[in-house]
Amino acid sequence: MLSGATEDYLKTIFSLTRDSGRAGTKDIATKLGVSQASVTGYLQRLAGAELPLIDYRKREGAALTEEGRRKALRVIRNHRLLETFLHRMLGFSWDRVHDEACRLEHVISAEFEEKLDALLGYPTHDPHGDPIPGRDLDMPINSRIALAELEPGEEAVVDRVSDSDPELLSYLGKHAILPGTRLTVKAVSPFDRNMKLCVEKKRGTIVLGPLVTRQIFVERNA
Amino acid sequence: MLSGATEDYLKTIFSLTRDSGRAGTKDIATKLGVSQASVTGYLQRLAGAELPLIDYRKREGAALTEEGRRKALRVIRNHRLLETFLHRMLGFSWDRVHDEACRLEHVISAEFEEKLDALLGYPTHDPHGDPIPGRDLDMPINSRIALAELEPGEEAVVDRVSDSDPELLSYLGKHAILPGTRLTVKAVSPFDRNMKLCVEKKRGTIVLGPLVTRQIFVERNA
DNA sequence: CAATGTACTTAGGATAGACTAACTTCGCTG
DNA sequence: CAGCGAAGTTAGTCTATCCTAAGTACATTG
Ligand SMILES: [Mn+2]
Ligand SMILES: [Mn+2]
Ligand SMILES: [Mn+2]
Ligand SMILES: [Mn+2]
Repeated sequence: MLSGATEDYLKTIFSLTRDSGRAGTKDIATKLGVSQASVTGYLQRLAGAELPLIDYRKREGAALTEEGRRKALRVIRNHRLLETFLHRMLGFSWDRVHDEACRLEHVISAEFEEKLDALLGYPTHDPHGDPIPGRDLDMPINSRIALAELEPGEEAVVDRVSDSDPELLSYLGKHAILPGTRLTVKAVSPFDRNMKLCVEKKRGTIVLGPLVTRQIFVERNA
Repeated sequence: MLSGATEDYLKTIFSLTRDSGRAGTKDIATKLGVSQASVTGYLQRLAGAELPLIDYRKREGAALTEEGRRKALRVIRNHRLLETFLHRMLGFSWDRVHDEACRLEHVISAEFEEKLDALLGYPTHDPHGDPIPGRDLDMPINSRIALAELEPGEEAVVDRVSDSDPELLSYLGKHAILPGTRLTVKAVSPFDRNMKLCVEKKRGTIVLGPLVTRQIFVERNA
């Protein structure tokens, strides 16, 4: 069995290799909150195992092997199922589910995973709008269009929100900006890129800076 | 924060000190599945901490301090709430809940504990009939009367069943012997102490040996 | 009361995972 | 092209938790 530490490394490498093909030591260290030296050591060990979970090249960072990818997706599936459970059944607010799920994801059995999936009605997305890999571990692509990219006049529906910052989630939750929320871009100020938005249902407007609008991903038009 | 290992030591010492006042190295080692040497070392460390969780005396074993007792009860509460959840909401059979709960119990937050308690409707007993310590951590006494102690002709209701052996639980489950089941002792054979029982509802009889009847605890008469 | 067996402890060591301090690489810039 | 800084690596440690092998203590018993 994999340790919790290994599973968190795999998850992190998975998410960092979505964009760039490889995950760098520094970025992994930052995401996991450990030192760069620790990461170097850990990557070397993971790559040197019998059935390696990652492909590591000195000074070029790490990528997942096929086996590593499967393991990563399993953990991500657990994580998102758990987040969904915590939010929907236990009533955790969406900014409190991440840490709890990040601990639980390493200790639940396959039986737990299956039964939870069934209890929740086979959900396809977690509370932040991220897709939940299916039992076969394939995962739909989610939106890569940041709200920040839209022009004045465009309409969009929130697809997902970055779940890494609880403060941000809490803030957005208060303003009813969550997956499914319809938005209209009223104006974008030059230089600072502040965006004035009309939020449907809330029937109000809000101004968000680029640090925020880059963390919100949308489907255009819809 | 306490490690999972420490929490399992505390739980084990708690249960072993119910009968005898102190828990011996050997018994702890057996229950936890580690070597005696490991236990000695661990106890020494626990007892030598700033705020010690146990009182350890060379060659006399360990007992919990007041602080250790509180910590142990918290873990036991988590364990039993989780078992109840696994059984009632996820549909785990009662012989599969223990191991899962023993891993989960160390990673759930106080918030999770509270919300789970509420979701379950503040249950007082786990699927095996063991009492769940309340939020204030006091725990009702449970039955100490083993079915094996009853005489022919006596009637009783099952209060709880030892949850340590999944095989036993599975067997008893198949024969509808679980908390709440009413039993009548039809006969006890001499020498081997086999017990012929009438199981209510099942409307049938079953013969159980002493290895089994010593693991079932009952309320007389009821 | 000496022999013995069981419970217990000590000594020495392994492994996982993390840290700091001190290099090394290497692309970029002046 | 020399030098700088960021990213990465190495070396040396540390703690938690476990192990095996080799003793020690003590109650029991012949
Ligand atoms: Mn995690
Ligand atoms: Mn999420
Ligand atoms: Mn446990
Ligand atoms: Mn139980």
